[in-house]
Amino acid sequence: MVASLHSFKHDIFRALLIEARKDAQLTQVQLAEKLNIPQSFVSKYERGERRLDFTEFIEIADLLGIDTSLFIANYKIKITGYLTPIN
Amino acid sequence: MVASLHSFKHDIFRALLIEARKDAQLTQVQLAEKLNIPQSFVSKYERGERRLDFTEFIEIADLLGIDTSLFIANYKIKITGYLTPIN
DNA sequence: GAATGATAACCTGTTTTGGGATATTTTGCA
DNA sequence: TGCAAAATATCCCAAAACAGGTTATCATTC
Repeated sequence: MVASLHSFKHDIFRALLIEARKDAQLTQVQLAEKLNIPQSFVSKYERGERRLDFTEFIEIADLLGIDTSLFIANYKIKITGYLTPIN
Repeated sequence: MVASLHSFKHDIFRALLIEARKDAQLTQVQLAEKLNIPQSFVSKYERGERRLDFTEFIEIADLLGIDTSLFIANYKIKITGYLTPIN
């Protein structure tokens, strides 16, 4: 493990985040304002220049109206090709 | 936002992770072996010396048999005092 | 109370980050 | 089509976080 910034998994993760922001009809600037962070921060994590830890992800997910269960299910499907059992 | 390593949120997050590892009956060494990382890595993230990004969390959660939906629900409850609507 | 097991702390060179400023790209409309 | 405005990416670099093997400390058991 030890996530390398530019792994396949991160690519999937970032794509899902970008999609979620667009679904929420927010620009990076608008999202940044809601989060009280600079726009470059949003740009960075969307491009994989900076990682998001768990707590940050939850915070952003809430603001974007992301259903985390669904989000994670989609993430796992895209990662593995199928839905991982249990979780 | 911008998660400070030793925030209240991280404290909750780490406590849940430690609890999950113990529920899974694994020592840090055993978990580390499964993840192919040093024990000090596990120790670090459990003590908040190192953050876990989203992809790492999912990987660990899978190994620990964590139900991520439940985990996140618990996290949110402990963070806010109540369950956040939608997500 | 010694051995074993489990976790924390150390050390230090390397990598990541923060965020304001600036550049580049994209969009949309006259 | 041409351009202004909007949106996003890139720069910069000091400061902070990380990696991971090694060692120390704490806990458990007999």
